[in-house]
Amino acid sequence: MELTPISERFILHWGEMGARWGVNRTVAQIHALLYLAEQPLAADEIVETLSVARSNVSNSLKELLAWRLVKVTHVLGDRRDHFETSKSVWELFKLIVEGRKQREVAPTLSVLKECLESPELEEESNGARQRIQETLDFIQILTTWADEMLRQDPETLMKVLKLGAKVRNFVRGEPETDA
Amino acid sequence: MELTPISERFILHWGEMGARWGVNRTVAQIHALLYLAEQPLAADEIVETLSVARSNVSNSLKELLAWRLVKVTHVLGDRRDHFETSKSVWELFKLIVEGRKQREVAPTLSVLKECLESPELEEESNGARQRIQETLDFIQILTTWADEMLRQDPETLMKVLKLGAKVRNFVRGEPETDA
DNA sequence: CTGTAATTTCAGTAAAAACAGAAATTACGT
DNA sequence: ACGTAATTTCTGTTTTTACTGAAATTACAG
Repeated sequence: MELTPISERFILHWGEMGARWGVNRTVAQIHALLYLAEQPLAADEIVETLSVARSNVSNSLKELLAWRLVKVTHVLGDRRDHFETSKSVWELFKLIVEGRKQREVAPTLSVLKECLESPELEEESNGARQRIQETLDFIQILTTWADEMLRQDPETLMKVLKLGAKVRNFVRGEPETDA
Repeated sequence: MELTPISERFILHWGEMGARWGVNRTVAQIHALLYLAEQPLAADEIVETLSVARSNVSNSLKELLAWRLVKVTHVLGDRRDHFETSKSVWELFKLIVEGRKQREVAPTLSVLKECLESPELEEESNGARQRIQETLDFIQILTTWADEMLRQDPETLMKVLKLGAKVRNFVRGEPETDA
């Protein structure tokens, strides 16, 4: 499988971006490849296309499966596993947010709650105590809101985003404008 | 400067989280420390408290300054620079999103646009072309919306988030409920 | 059941990032 | 202008993460 120039560009950039957000580069590259691919790909095809070791592909796919970003499928007459990802950015975005919530946000909430419940909290200044509390409140509000939003189907979500300006005016009690 | 148990817990966890989101661990720790601190701190105090090299603190502070998360202040009778961060989570969140937008999202938009304008796009399948386009659209909508939201002051923002459910109903044309 | 294809696990290697400590520079007080 | 405090820059080391290739395991066809 030879990559076209644009696909290569896309995949390489996606890998870079993944790295900056704490995602392994090849994991991100493989996901980008599957996203652009027209058919599900076998692990060996990924190896060939991206020039990485078979074991690397195996582990990366395992990670993508854990994130539920990738699914295993089968092709008639081919014994090998094939892998595919959703072609909907919205769907993918949801899955990523959901994963991050479970892996990173949830533990943070636990830690903050433990901090605030600990008897050792007495030793902290009022200011520090308040800021820990506010951090907890903030994250909770944000995740509750994210849950709400991501429960929606893509079309609704799209509308919500596009209506950003109107929402602002609505909340502030100002007349709606289209500026 | 000796850390209290809770502060230490908070700072260490913040460092871990930073790492998972692509932020250097000590950078995140220093920011957490300044966030909890009651007064601006000098670099040497940070060195002592976190047990890291002076040069490490210097570079980390430079990075935090670049993100505009930290400001330099001065204390009467002390020649050294002192550093402080906003005590408002909302404010901090804004700054982080803004920074990410400039550093990561903007370059991605450039790449995607270049891909879609390139003559080599002809070589791509229709499906791939469409998905690149949809990716661009998605990121653009999301950032436009984020710009809108983050322009608001904290109170307004808070209300918007808390009204998530109502917004949904509003958009879908359903009667408002408090469920 | 036997042989082969497919996949995973594991151990070692390579690459990258983080960090410390010394040296150099800058800023400041006298 | 000189000396010292403060900060930054630079170089080498350590640590961590990513990755490869071989070995082991599993799944499957005949």
